[in-house]
Amino acid sequence: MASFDKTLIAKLKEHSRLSSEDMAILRGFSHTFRELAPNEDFIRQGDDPHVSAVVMSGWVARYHLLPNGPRQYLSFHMAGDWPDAQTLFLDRMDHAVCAIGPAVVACIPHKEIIKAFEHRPPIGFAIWRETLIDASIFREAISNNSARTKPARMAHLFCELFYRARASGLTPDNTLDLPISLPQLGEALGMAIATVNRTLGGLRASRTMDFRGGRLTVQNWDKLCAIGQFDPGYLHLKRPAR
Amino acid sequence: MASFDKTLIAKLKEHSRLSSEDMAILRGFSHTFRELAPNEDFIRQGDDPHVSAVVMSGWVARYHLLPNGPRQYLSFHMAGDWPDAQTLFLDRMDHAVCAIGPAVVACIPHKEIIKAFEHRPPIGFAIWRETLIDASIFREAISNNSARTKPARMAHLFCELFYRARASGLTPDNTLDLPISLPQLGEALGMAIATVNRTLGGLRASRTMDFRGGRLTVQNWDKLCAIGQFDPGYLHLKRPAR
DNA sequence: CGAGTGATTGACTGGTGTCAAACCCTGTGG
DNA sequence: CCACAGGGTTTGACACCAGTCAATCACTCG
Repeated sequence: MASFDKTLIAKLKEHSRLSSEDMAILRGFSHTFRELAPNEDFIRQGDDPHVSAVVMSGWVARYHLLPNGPRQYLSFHMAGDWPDAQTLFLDRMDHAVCAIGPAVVACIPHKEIIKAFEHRPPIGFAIWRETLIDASIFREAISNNSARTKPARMAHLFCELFYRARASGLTPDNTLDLPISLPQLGEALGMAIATVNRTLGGLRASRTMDFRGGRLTVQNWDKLCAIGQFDPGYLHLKRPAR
Repeated sequence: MASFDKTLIAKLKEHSRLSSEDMAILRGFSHTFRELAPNEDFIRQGDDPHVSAVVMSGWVARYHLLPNGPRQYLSFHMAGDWPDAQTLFLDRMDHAVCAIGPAVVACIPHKEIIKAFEHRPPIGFAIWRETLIDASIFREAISNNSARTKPARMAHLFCELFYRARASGLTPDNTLDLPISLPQLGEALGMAIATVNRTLGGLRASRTMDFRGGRLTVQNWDKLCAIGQFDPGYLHLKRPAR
């Protein structure tokens, strides 16, 4: 089982400075692991969790459950991400979190995190910053799904996920395992399945990327970024990937 | 000039508990006022601000500047809101903030806020919570602009703004001054101006609300919420409005 | 009085959602 | 061991929403 060093701590260090004492505290967080089956919900809308989960392996996604039944996927999270640091200070979950493919998360009690925060403010600042970057990613998603053409929208999402994975050292080459189905892609990007598939075909034809069988292959990064109008500034990472 | 008591502090108390000592510290924040002309930018994309602004009167909006020239409005903020608490721990602004109509903001130095935070963690938690609620509003905007029909989308935005204003005690009756132009509405909701106008006409015809000349009038709140699928849970307010 | 911006409406067209069918693959149970 | 069900993928046909373009009017400001 991966340790916090290679996930949580590595992730926080992408944007924040941590003293060795801070890292020792983070490393010492008590936690329990939880294995998730594909599509298994980890937190539901309306829950009031008292633990916070860090992704250890696999992918996890946030989503809104819409009144008519379908979902709106809001963001995707990989090893090291802390998708529900958001829940630290919010009582009722306004969204749900589920696994995309098989995943493992580590659950840390809220109390412990807040205690660490009071003892060592820089830890709080780092986690706070993590939640602010999440917010920035949400903002980008608003623009992506509202203002960009369908091909740009899709290209941008793949750019973001690949870039973030790359920055976290999760992929050494130009591929990325991403067990997202086409219906899920549609529910993330606000487009019908038919359109998802046709747009995907268009990107394939442009020879910039390929996505099939849950695996993304980037063939021409620069051109893909141009199509998706991708500028990684909004990810606020200290050391850019690549 | 309005004081922090009726804006910042009242707003934080909508979702967080503050001791009298906390409030005294907040009240004592040094600050300078800045008056903004309609459409005047307060912060630009790429800036690295060392002060944080609280809205004292009027409206302020966040937006992304898109490569082709147009904007994507991300959120709207009224008196008491703290739109760039987001900037406390992020170096480069990934979005801009401008005034919608004439507005007044109070600028507080970052250093002072962080010092207060180290001295009294509950103040930090309250402000952190404020930024988390912002994030929740962003999430809702993703769903709104991605998954809802055009009429629902527009109704939802008006529901949110009216509800938030109401919760802040900014309007005693069923009207709200909201100097947003139709082009701006379009750039917020991801729809063309022509569609904005036609959709607005449809809502008028439903006799649930009217919006003209920068003034919103709510005629049938329940029906408007139904059209917009509006559920205020995501605003995480302790005492609901109405 | 002109320039600029916003509001409003009409006409046209293309993108995209909806519907439908077929195919592939996997897991399950008779 | 095979039949079947279910989900994902792919493709086609079709209709309609909504974006684009254009024209007009109202209003404000210099």
